[in-house]
Amino acid sequence: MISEAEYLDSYDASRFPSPLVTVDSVLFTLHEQALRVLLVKRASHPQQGRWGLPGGFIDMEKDESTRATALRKLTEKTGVSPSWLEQLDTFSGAKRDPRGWSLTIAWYALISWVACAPHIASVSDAKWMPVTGLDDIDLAFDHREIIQTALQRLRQKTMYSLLPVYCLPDTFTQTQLQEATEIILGQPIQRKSLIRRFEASGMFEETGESVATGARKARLWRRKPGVDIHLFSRNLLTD
Amino acid sequence: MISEAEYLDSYDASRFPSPLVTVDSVLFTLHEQALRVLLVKRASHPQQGRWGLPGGFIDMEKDESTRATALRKLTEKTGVSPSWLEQLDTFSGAKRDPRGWSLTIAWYALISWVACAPHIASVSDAKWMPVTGLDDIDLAFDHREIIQTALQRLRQKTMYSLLPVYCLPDTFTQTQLQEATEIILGQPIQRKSLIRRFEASGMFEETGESVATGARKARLWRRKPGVDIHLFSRNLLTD
DNA sequence: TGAATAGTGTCTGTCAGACAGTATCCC
DNA sequence: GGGATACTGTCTGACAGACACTATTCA
Repeated sequence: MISEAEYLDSYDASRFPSPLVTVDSVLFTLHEQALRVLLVKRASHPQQGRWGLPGGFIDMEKDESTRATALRKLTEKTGVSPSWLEQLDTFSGAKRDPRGWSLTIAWYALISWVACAPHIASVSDAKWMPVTGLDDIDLAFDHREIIQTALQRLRQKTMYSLLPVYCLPDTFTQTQLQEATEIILGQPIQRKSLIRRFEASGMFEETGESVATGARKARLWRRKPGVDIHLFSRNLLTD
Repeated sequence: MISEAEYLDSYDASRFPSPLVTVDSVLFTLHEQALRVLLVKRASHPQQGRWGLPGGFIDMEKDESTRATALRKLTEKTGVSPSWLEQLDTFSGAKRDPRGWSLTIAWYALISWVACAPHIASVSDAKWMPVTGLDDIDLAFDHREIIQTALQRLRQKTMYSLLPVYCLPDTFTQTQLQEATEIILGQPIQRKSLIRRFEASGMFEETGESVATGARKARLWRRKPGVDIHLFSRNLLTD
């Protein structure tokens, strides 16, 4: 019978084989009427040259948790923190990575296009891929499946929350939120239903400003600081 | 410039430090009007002797994925496969395990009490703990937080699905489902609302049998084989 | 027949869908 | 004023909440 202190003294983690652990994120944005995903060209093996999700290994010195890893990798690529970041799922198995049994903690994230467009534009190894064009390109590992899972989650959550605001700039109009929602869901929604939810959510406040996008000026809104996302008890588009 | 084959030939996973990876499950059941969680007495260090969640390391030879790890560990402890098993979240960080930077893939699962009661009763290192009594015991690592997260998820999903059926035996009455739902949610629900959902779900069929539990006999139902869980577009108990 | 449990009928309230209507802006 | 975009009013329908009602079983 040894004590816990003695046990820990003699413990050597490297004695046990462990899976290859990575953290990958599906970062969505909206641009030119399309929902887009950030893809990164893999600089090194394995699958060098293919497009894949931004991500990488945990830095056990720097990262407080895998959320920190996901954030670190995303800010490295985009220059900013995403407005939304939530754990999606993990994907694991012996066959998904040629190096051996592997495990990825997958996250999904949202950011406005304007917030990171300049940074992305300045690098050649990253691009915003419309989700409708994913079938045509060869993605690394099981990243296609991860993106599909993220898409489902994003669409599901859009039906019972106002999640798409996290794809918009800091200030935005109700029409922009409607358009964002419609692009994500892939179909028109009732403006009236959206506005009802917008008001009931208590998430937003007027900036006092308004913008003209052709005809009548539209009021600008922002997310109230410190207010969490509101989840509704009914879904949109239930048929 | 080396080829992918050359790269893989010379790749040695053990060169890189990696976090300690475990898989833990929160297995719920219902017994004696209480929602209970399976706890296991830790046989070895660290935290030897404390109660914790059933789980352990991935067996890279045997386990096809972390789902397989969760299933393997649960069947070792209970003798049966859970009726429901779904990924919950991952928990990670440098401080949650004294051995170093660690990561656990957490799952939550449901099983009927009758299906595994005999097996659990035969071992002394496992017990079904009512979730209301968790405050009084000293749990290993961050397992209390994991259980709380699982509870929230179970309650949330109970509001928009008939998830509690997976806590019932293969055949059950509508009243049993109502009781299960009420215990999980911690408050009474409208029987009529439950029955409406029960019928609309298309998940069940009558066995033709009925049982007497006092007065009028109640019809027995079972889940239709191969039919997936139905998700409703509204929640119960929205106030 | 009465007590207890199983199961149904039906009214109300809430909120999404639908769409017509009004307001504001620029030409 | 007309056309375009922003925003509101209000009816309908689906379904949860509430609860009274009927049905079946046993003592």
